[in-house]
This record gives sequence, C-alpha cells and structure tokens, in this order.
Amino acid sequence: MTTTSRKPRGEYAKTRTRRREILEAAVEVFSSSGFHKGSLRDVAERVGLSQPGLLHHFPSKEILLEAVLTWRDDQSRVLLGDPFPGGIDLLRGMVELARYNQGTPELVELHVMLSAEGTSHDHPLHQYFVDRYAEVFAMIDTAFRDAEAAGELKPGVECGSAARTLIALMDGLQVQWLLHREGVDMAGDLARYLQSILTVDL
Amino acid sequence: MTTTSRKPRGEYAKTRTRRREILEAAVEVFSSSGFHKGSLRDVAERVGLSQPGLLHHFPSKEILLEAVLTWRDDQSRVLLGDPFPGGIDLLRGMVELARYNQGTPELVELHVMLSAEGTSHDHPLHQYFVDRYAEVFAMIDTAFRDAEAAGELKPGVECGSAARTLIALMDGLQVQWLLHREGVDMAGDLARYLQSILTVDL
DNA sequence: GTCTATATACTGATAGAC
DNA sequence: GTCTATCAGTATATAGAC
Repeated sequence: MTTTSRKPRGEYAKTRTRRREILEAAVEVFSSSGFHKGSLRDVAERVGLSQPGLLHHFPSKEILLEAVLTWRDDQSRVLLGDPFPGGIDLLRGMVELARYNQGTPELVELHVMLSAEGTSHDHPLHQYFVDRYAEVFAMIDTAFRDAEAAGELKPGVECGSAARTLIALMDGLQVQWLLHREGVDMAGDLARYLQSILTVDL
Repeated sequence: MTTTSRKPRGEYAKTRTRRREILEAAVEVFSSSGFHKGSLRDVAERVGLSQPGLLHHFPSKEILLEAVLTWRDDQSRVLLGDPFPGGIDLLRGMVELARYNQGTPELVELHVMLSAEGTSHDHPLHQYFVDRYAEVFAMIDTAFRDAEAAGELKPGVECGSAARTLIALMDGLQVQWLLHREGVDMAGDLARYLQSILTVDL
C-alpha cells in the first residue's frame, strides 16, 4: 500500500530517499497543523520541491497521509519488539512507549491531532482509526487476561475496563503533556496506574 | 467578553435569539470539522443567513469560536453546580459530567477536536487551553487533597498524579467513545478508577 | 523526476446599498 | 440587520514542457 517497490535493483535509490524525506516533512507539517490545515506546499518546501513535484511521489494528499500513518505504526511496532510481547511484558512496553514519546513531541502531536480529526465520520481516515483502536484494545485486553491467568492482576479488576482505561490514559496524558510539558510525567503516571492494579512489580 | 448587552430593555430580543442560533450552529460545525476546517459559510447557512450577515453578529471567526468556548464552559459550570462542590462531591460531579456527556456527542466532539487543535503553539486559542487545563487541574488536585485530609483517599495515592490521571481518563475515554460508542462506558470506567483509589463509596 | 502555468474551488473579511 | 458583490489569499490537483 505504501511503497510497492517493484524494481529490484538499487536504481531508484534517489526516489526512495526523496520519499523518505517527504515522509519526514509530512510528519512535521501534519503534526503541528493537522491534516486539514497542513498544506502540501508546506511539505514540498521543506524538501526543496515544488508542490506538483511532491505529487509525483504521492499522487494525493490523502495517500501521503496514509503513508505517514503506516510509517508511524511501523515505528511503534519496532519499538515494542517483534514478535509482540504478551501479558505483563506488553504492559511494560506501553510504559516504555510513553517514555519514548516524551522524547518526540512531534509524533505525539501527530497522534493527538489526527486521532481527534479521525473521530469525525466524514474524515477520510475515520475507518482507519476505528479499526486501529479496536486492534489496540484487543491487544491490551489480551495482555490483561494473560496477566489475570498468571495471578498478576489484583482480584476484582475487569480486564476490558482496564484496557480501555490504559488506552484512555495514554491518549489523555499526551494532550496534557503537550500543553504543560514540564508538569506532566506520562510514563510515571502510566506506571502508577498499572502498579495499582497489578500484584507484581512492573 | 461575550454578550456585553448594554441595552436594558427587551428591544434586542431578536438579536439575542439570532446570536444563540448562530452559537448552536457554530457548535455543530466546529464539532465535526474543527476550527480550521469549519467555515463561517457553513455556520451561516444553518441559520438561514448569508456569511456577511453572520459577521454582523460575530465580527470574526475567532470571536465566534471564543463565544462558543465560553458558552461550553458555562454549560459545565451549570452542570457541576454553583458554587462548585469540593472534595469527594466534585469527584462525583465529574462522573456525572461524563454520564451527561454520553448524551451529547456533539459537545464531546467539540471538546476533543478543539483541545487537540489547541495544543498547537500557533493556534489562536493555545493559551486558552493551557490556562484552562491548569485551572481544571488545580480544582481536581484540591478535591483530592480535601479527600485525603478526610481520610477518604487510600494511603500512598499521590494527589497530583491522581488529578492528572482523572483528567487524562476523561479526555481519552471521549476519543474512544466517539470511535466505538457502543463499547465504551465513560462514566463507568471513570467511577471504577475513582473507586479504586478511594476508601469510601462514590 | 521536476518544473511552470493553470484550472477550480473555497476561505475570511470588507464595502456599501437597502 | 441583512444583503450582494467582491477582494485577496490559499488550497488540491492537472496539463504539458523539459
């Protein structure tokens, strides 16, 4: 969906480099302005390209945004490790992810901006976000169930509710952190919540 | 800042009605499109007015948005009661607020949309959101401290962290709820979290 | 692969008649 | 108080030269 690099040799290295440059610039622009306000000209200028020049690599704004999102998802996947951890290791991974996010305000802005826009039913990426949240929920819900089976979850804690709560916490803390960077410790608050419902140390 | 109704009599009833109509329409438009993408023409059409006709009542787009936000704040204030409750009563009020929100998807969308946009440093309402979050934090932090003093808070719970967590939970659950309305019980999850750190029943 | 030029559409805001 | 007409700015996307 994103690269479709059919050519086998390294002949198109320049193109691949260009695409990566554009992708990085697009992250910056969509992060601070959102999808709607962020303009292709802005993105093009940052890589020293005209706007039609950019459209040669990504034929429409929406396609560019999709590429940005799959790139972002890949980043998270790399950070969490492959194959995905399960159970309490995944929960630890989420805290790590939050700690990593504290070093990349740009990615945090991108996520906050786009997931807000994505709630609109007529947004081009609405379905993407609906599906993505369902996936993330399933992943974390499973992790809690595994922890429960291993006796690592305090009795009385409902897995589904805990999964929703954890996700909400990650999203909500990001908004606060963007507004008050000094006063908010995302990873710390996340760890405190998890610790409060677990029977073992994180 | 919003009405400045200097005229004493009811002579301007029609104007006041118009302004309220416009405000409601603006909530709808800014809710689903955000501030940047939502257009004044959209708002004007919904009340059967031309776009310059609308600008007679609110001389600029930004002023209209400010009016929408103060209106929204007034709504919350009415719902929480005046004067504001403190301690555990405020925490109960937050759960009630979440329950109320589950009946007004439009207001939830407005909040999610605009607080995401507001994180951008160059957004016209950035400072508004910075200040507002600081206010809300102070309010809830105080409520937790009061609860702690009354022995209603479990030992080991840090008030500031709990306040940030509660706010993040409210914000984050709204995003999930907009994406998966059936599967998310905002008030329920909120109550479960609060109950887990309190020594008394909510 | 990148450009210039352009088509088309929409934006917020203003001028001025009624 | 509301309108029409309009301005100046910006957007995405396309056509076609090089």
